[in-house]
Amino acid sequence: MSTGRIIPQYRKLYEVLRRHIQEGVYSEGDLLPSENELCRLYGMTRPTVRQALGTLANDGLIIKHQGKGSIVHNLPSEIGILSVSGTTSALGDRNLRTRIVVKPVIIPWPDDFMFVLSELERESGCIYMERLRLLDNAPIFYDISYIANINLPRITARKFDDKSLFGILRDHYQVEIKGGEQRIKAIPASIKTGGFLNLKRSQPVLHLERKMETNVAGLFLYSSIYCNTGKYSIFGRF
Amino acid sequence: MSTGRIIPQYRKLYEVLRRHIQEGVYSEGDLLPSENELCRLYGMTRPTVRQALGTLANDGLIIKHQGKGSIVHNLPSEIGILSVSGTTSALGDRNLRTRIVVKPVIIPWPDDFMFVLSELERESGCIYMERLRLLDNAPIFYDISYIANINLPRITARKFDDKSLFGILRDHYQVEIKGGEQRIKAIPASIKTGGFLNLKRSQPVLHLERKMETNVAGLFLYSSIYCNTGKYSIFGRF
DNA sequence: CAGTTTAACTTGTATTTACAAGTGAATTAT
DNA sequence: ATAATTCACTTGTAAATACAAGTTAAACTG
Repeated sequence: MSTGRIIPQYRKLYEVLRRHIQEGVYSEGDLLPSENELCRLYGMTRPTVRQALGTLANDGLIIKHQGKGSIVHNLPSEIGILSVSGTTSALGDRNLRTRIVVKPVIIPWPDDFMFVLSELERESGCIYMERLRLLDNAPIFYDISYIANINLPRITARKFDDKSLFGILRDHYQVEIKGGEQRIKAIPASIKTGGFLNLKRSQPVLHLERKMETNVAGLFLYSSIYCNTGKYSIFGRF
Repeated sequence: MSTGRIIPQYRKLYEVLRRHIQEGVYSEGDLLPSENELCRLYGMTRPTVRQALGTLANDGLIIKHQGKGSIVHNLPSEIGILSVSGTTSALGDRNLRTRIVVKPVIIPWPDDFMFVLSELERESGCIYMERLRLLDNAPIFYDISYIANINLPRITARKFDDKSLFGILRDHYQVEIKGGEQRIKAIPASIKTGGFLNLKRSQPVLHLERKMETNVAGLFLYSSIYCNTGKYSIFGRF
């Protein structure tokens, strides 16, 4: 009954290269080792290496050029799965903080929930939490998360201090985000959201409603995110 | 010197299936023929078929399930490369109109352009146009486009009435969008944008700055898009 | 020396083969 | 009848191989 997860080779190489890129072993504009070199280095065949590189290219972490090689294209810092692109230059991961506004609690789902829920989800109840993400001590995201309470024992007891929700789900429950969909709107700040984001009433706020798919069938993560985009933009690839 | 484009097999299959899905040959929730069936039908081997299906899955047009098959997942209507998710139900492509505000003209690039330009782009000058997209006669997008004037003869002379810019680029110049990046913000409506979008001054507007990559090396399309998201949301997958 | 050709790289496409692993229905045993 | 098992099907991973096509720099030619 153990999950006994065996991780495919191409996935391992993907993780290694991804870490290398994000930790600066390769930096913006560098050429990655060629596919054949990677084959030798990691003892795989080219199709396997290509699968890893394809995934990286898909993430926008490299750009492949026929006849030339794979060029590293480092993306802006990410918060959760959101990328932020600053008007101010340096945006290391250093001055980034998370404040828990409402600790994880189990509640019934709201009646007018923003997405359609399955029977199983609705029965299972909902893990609810609110967080505030700060960059340079300025509040940027006010994030309300909803997760169906499916096979996540003791999650409400965990410390979320500065660890990301995604990190905990990955490390303790082997849940990984595979993708998702989102709706984006510009709305006026309400008293509540304006308060959290240091915005006057009716100033523009970016509102995201997202549904994230995971490797666990039937398990989705939902968030409603309010962003102060006065100083930073949301950055994305498509 | 002719382009002599030969289209790879996997690409052909991708186009066929994509068209079938979008034209409703397969509809939401249907199972696609299995990989082996597609091999037989189109005379390809499984890796080739898998490459086509992988691309479709990437576009979010199908969802693959190990042991089960590939399930069609039709996406909301698209305007340009933007998807719109309506609060009102039906959002066929019928009540969708484009109004040219400023016909394509060639101008020098703005000094404070939102993206970094290459030498070649800056030398080539810039094809500029402004369009307004209406849904149900309500203005939704106010779209300012910039394209480097590289190998696009006579483009300013073409009629853009209701044909999409992307359609013209594809059909007449073999330019295809491969991907891109964007920055998203919520800003208050200016007098100009508010005027186009039927919004009072300082009401929230969604602002997208996007750079789109094409199959032509060095050719990018840029747009600055202002959206009235009062009634519709921008929809996207990630 | 300038221009061209060649050669040695790179990634792109494609075939063939094999087995692993998830799904669901038919079959079998209880 | 019901539960468990088997089986036929699906997609996932992986290897070995081949040639096409784009890029770059070295070598060659005039």
